[in-house]
Amino acid sequence: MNAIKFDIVKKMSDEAPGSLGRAGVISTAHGNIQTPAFVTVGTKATVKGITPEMLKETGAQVMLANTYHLYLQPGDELIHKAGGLGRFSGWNGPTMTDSGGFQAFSLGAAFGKDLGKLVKGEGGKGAAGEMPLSETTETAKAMKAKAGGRDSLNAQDGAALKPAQVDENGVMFRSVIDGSAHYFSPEKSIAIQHNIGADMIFAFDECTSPTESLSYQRQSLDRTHRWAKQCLQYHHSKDNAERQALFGVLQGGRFEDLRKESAEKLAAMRITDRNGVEQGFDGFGIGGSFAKEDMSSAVAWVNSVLPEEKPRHLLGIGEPEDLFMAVEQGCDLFDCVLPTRNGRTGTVFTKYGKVNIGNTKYRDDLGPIDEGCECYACKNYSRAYVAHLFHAKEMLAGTLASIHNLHFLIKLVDNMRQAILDGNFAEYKKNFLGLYLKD
RNA sequence: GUGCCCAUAGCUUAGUGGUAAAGCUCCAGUCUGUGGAUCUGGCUACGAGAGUUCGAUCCUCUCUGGGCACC
Repeated sequence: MNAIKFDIVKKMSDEAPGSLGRAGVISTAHGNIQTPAFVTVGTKATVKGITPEMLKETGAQVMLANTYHLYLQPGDELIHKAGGLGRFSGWNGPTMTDSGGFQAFSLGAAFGKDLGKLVKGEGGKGAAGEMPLSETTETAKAMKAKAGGRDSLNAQDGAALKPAQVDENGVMFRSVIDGSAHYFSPEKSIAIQHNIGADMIFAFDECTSPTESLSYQRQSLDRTHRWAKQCLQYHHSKDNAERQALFGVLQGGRFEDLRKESAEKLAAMRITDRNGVEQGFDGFGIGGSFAKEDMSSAVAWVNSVLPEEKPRHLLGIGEPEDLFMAVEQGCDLFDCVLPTRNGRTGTVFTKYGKVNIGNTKYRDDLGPIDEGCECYACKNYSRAYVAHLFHAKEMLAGTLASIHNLHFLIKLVDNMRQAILDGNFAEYKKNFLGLYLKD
């Protein structure tokens, strides 16, 4: 008995031979998810600035929370006692948790550097060989700032101050809240995710930077695969496996052979559970930090290898052009902080591209944020009002912009699904991006 | 009324006989498994007039405005 069920209802290959895109339905104990679907991010068991009722109204189907953040605050035991993530947060639809693996990256290798989910500019170009992530004075400066302004920092003791350090058995995290040290092994991450109790959870992985050398990617990938098996084993040693689905997370950087190997190994990975039954992953997450131009090929490589009948989640991706690419390549789920992060800082999505709603030119614009949008914010408020809220630093500013952005991206992916069902995905993509990307 | 002090960007302040710097604000950009953060650019100023000087935001005088003290 599986924790979730995935049914494909239509494949793009019916119209476009060779295409990997598909529309489907994931069934969970807390409801169905029509895929492809945009998963909303509620890192600390809340989509920032949004109540569950508002979230529902944006069209959201799923909320994804974060293991590392909830473990630190308020603690997974409390969430377990409260009845799990859904009960605790008031979101009664399907839920997911990220494993904390990404924090090993963002608080570790990427900490204090200009590195994130995406690498800017040329990114990994020319990095296939060597592009050592040296400790620069800039790094030391950033760490000094985050470490509370200590003076006697140099490049050497900088490494020790990073809030996350990876070793063979797991990751040592330093709390971003009080600096205390915590160790996550794969089993620990799963145990915490069991307490949090989301419908779908992720294996503990190491997200690597595309600037890492081949030798490091090789070493890291082997480790991520080893951890994946430990996660699978531990997951199925508990009866949580009956109600929580476990997704394996692929890595491999920008190397085709590593990416494909990751897909093959995780797809084939099996353990024997307490009842002597063979068990594998219920779905797959595609992880990594990308140079923008590498993302598409990485997704194509792995989706041509992954089993068709399991859902695929492209972790952390959310720009419209990236969503089109990924849906077309057969991804079913996405999560991204973009709608709420941008929303909080005043950037809103429109059919003509992103705009900063606080800009002077919108101060007396009494039209909606995005003409024709059916979200709560657009139906009830003007650009001028939202711009005013941002200038006045009112809390409602971020809330309204977040509601709009969430609805925009959720609706966009919903429309992609409908286009797949209608057999006109290519046309929809062309029409949308024609407006959205034009300058 | 008399004496003293002060006047530099929207605000608070640096500074110099060779036309000016910073913080905040403002304007704009950035944001992809969270970061209400950060970072990157940009606009804007020597109160007015006269004098000394090759040259004055700086020195002198007058005026205007503000502050303090005394009567």
